Amino acid sequence: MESSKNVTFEDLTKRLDKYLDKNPKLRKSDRRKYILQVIYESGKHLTPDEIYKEVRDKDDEKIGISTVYRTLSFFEDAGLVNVISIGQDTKRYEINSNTHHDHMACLRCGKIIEFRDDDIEALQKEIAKKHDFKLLDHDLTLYGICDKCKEKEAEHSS
Amino acid sequence: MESSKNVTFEDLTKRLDKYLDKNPKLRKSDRRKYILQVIYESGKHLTPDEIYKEVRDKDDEKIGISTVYRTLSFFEDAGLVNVISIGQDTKRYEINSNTHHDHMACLRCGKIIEFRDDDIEALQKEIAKKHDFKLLDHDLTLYGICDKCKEKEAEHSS
DNA sequence: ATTTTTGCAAAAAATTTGCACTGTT
DNA sequence: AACAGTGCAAATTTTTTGCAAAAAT
Repeated sequence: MESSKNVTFEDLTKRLDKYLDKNPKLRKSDRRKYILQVIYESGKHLTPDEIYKEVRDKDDEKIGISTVYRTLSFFEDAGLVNVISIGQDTKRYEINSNTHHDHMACLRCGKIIEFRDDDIEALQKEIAKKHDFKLLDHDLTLYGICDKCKEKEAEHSS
Repeated sequence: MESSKNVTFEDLTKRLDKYLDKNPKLRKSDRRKYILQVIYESGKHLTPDEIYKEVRDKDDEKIGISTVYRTLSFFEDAGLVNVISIGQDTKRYEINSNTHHDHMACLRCGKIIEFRDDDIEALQKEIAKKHDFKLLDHDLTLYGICDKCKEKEAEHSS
């Protein structure tokens, strides 16, 4: 339930269509649909390589890794996905649900928990204002140890 | 004045020495001193490649790019530097001054402005607590357009 | 029919590794 | 002398690009 499907796939498709309407040269393709679906259905934050393997294996579709990269930047331009870089890890992509959230990353098990806090958002706006900086976006990740892993560590140190 | 030398090089050297004392197998080498100095004196956020070229060109020292990578992870372990990944850019390294700060990145000119806000820090702790998450670290980057670039854009649209 | 999108292979970047040699302890 | 640290070249991994074929308009 924390798996963050705060958009339906139909919504996403609509957003994609709208973007394509605004950019008549761009086309809707199967690959683009598949890739969007894979990211959507995983409900997680995937690396380009993970997405590639998912598409290649799941449906027995032919696909090239370059298509994944190209499609991901396409989706970024379209505002359908967000990039996140958690620590030293490779870049990962998630569905941009337009309901902004930040991340909490467990350094033990790698779990990524999403959260949102309006007070923090408000403070950021204030800070930007103070610096005369036009705030367009932001990225906040908390690093630490999640409840489960904390428990485990407590057990072992008994 | 925003160029963030909130540590002296002597402090850094002391911290390095302390770390080496605690880890008797590790050694202090010229390369490590040079690299630390380069990052320190730049006062900026450098990529491994930038650091490599700096060391190679400035002093006419021989150095391999692999040494830079190895030294950077060494420094990370020692807590002397921090990694930051701004948007799509490659990873960059900065001196860990222990005076924590967050970043504001201008999407036009690439300038990185540092700031710090205790209220935000406090809120993060609260959130972590709410999720029963042991907060160890965090990363906050604001993306937008800096004052200078804003001015420029205003001029052009007259 | 035209032009975008794709897969493939090859290229370019970014990072890591093996190994003989150098430098530190 | 022992062994950690280094440069170099080669290997991996990650990302980008050129191009002919396939798919979408």
